[in-house]
Amino acid sequence: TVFVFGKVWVDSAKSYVSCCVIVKNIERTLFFLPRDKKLAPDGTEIDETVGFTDVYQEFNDDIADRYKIMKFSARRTTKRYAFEVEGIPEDSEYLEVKYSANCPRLPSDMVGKTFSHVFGTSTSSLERLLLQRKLKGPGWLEVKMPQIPNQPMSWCKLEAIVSKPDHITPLTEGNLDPPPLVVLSVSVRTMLNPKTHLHEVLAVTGLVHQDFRVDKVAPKDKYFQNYFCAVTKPHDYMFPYDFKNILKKQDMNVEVCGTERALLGFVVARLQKLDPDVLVGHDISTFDLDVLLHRINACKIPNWSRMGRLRRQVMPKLSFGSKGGFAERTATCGRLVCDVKVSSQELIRCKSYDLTELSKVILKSDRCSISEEDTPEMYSTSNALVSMLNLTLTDSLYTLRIMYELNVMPLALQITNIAGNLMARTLLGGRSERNEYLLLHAFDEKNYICPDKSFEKKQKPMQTAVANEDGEVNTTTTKKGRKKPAYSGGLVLEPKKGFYDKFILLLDFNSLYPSIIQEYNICYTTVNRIPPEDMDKEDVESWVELPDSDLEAGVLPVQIRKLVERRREVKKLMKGLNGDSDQYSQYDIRQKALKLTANSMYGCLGFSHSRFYAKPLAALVTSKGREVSL
DNA sequence: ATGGTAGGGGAAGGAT
DNA sequence: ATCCTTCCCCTAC
Repeated sequence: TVFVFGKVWVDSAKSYVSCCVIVKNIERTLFFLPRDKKLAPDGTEIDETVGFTDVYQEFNDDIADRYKIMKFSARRTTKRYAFEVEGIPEDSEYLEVKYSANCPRLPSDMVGKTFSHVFGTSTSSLERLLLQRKLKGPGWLEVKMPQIPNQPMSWCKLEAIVSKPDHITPLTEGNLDPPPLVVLSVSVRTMLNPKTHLHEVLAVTGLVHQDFRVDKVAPKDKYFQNYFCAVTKPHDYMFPYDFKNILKKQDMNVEVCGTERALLGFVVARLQKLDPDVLVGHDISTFDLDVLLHRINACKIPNWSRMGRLRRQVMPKLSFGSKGGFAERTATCGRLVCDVKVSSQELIRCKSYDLTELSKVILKSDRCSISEEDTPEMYSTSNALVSMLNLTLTDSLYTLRIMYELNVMPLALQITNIAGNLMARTLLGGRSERNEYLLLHAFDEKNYICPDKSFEKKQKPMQTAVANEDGEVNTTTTKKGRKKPAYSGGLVLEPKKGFYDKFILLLDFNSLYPSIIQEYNICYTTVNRIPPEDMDKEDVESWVELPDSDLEAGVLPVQIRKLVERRREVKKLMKGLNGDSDQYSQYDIRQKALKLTANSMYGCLGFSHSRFYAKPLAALVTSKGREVSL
């Protein structure tokens, strides 16, 4: 089951409301590669050829029973393969088996008497849905035969169940505008409890934009329509005696809460009422949401799952320590979390990514910050406390304006539509997953079996290992942090020292690595990545070779060409448009997204944790890069 | 869980 | 005191 969140126009309400489509019956899909010859129980080959009925029978008689798969369907199919598992033919027939995702998954390394490999065991329902229905990021969907659930599973205003994935289809025709979004900019003020060493919540502020448009230029003045501000006090403190009077006098709309629990309850109620599509904050993804969730848990706030859009009773196990864990991320499912710290790190270069520095660089505004240690002092006078709340609100405003200024949402939307991943994940940063989905879509479309996601356990280096005499333990990393290079990179020429007072000619390649991938047709499907005998597999540079020049264009070069061509088209459309118009800014963002995507393809080839890791391809690209630079 | 390598330069620390 | 290596941080592409 996959929950798809979105918005839908409701005529009676004359507005867009949140909706959730629950997609049922997304089946597991496995591909069994038949052996040439059957295997005896002792593992030796028997001189008996394998037919498809044999593979079917082994699944039916043996595997289905063992893994409690009561019902399945099977058929013969042809698939291509071009990845790192050795001994798989480029083209082959497979037995495709489909069964309910409610039944257990098979082990990924399973082999049988009649088959040598099985692919697709670890593929998630989400991935199958996105690939099968060719869903590429946010867009309008046609939902056929929606049914109303007996009991709601989400907090959305509208909810529907579809009984199979085929009932949802992305709409490609008609350029319908994206819906306006409800954006909530949140900032949280905390203090460290000296006894428990845990952060506790003292104040939360939020600014709300009710109809933020991802397809228009960012708001230049009307940044938000509504706000809230809630404050409580540390356990052993009092509010200043005239606090409420001062608030009334200054006409500030502040919810004064006696306890942290009341404050958190207020925040959850606000989320329920506003039902924001986007939560924006600074460091919100690794700090604010973590603290809120831990405190909501500690204070046993009812309806905690209002943080997100999925109804849930028990809170998942929260991780302790500094890292934001899995559970923390799922709590906001159905809403997009936009962390302007994360986005800034991707989009601009900066000395520091503090809110203070970002406000200075991006907004040319001086931010006043209050450290966590100084926060309790603010409860000594009403003026101090009021100014603390004003500064918290100002932080919310700066955060929101930074998001507008950097066009974070429109850019993330474009990138997601290009790569075909999840927008919530685009916003979290990390290029690898975007690239992974672009390639998944591309290879799936060409009838390739894609590499399975491996869930390798963390291999601790085990420094106790009996190292050789010369101590050459094959560690890939230096003691802390950075990795040793896995292959050689670009060429750097020695500068010719001296003072040049005539002319200096600057030559620049137009995206060197993407161009090389295109020109030399470097792809999984074209480059032989199995080393000749008695060659070291790791010493990639000694044996990788270019593909024959008459070979058909590979999937990777074709994808890069498409990105480059689309970018050229968009740039053409921009000519003659008014630079301030919505259309121009949209095109400009789109052209940036296409460039970013093309330029990040090479990096992911050499990224060892990537699902599409291919060191020989990366090494070949850099080696050609060195060659053309000479 | 969260693209790549090349290379300058400084701090730290060991060996001579 | 003077090398030399290693680690770390930063930047360039």
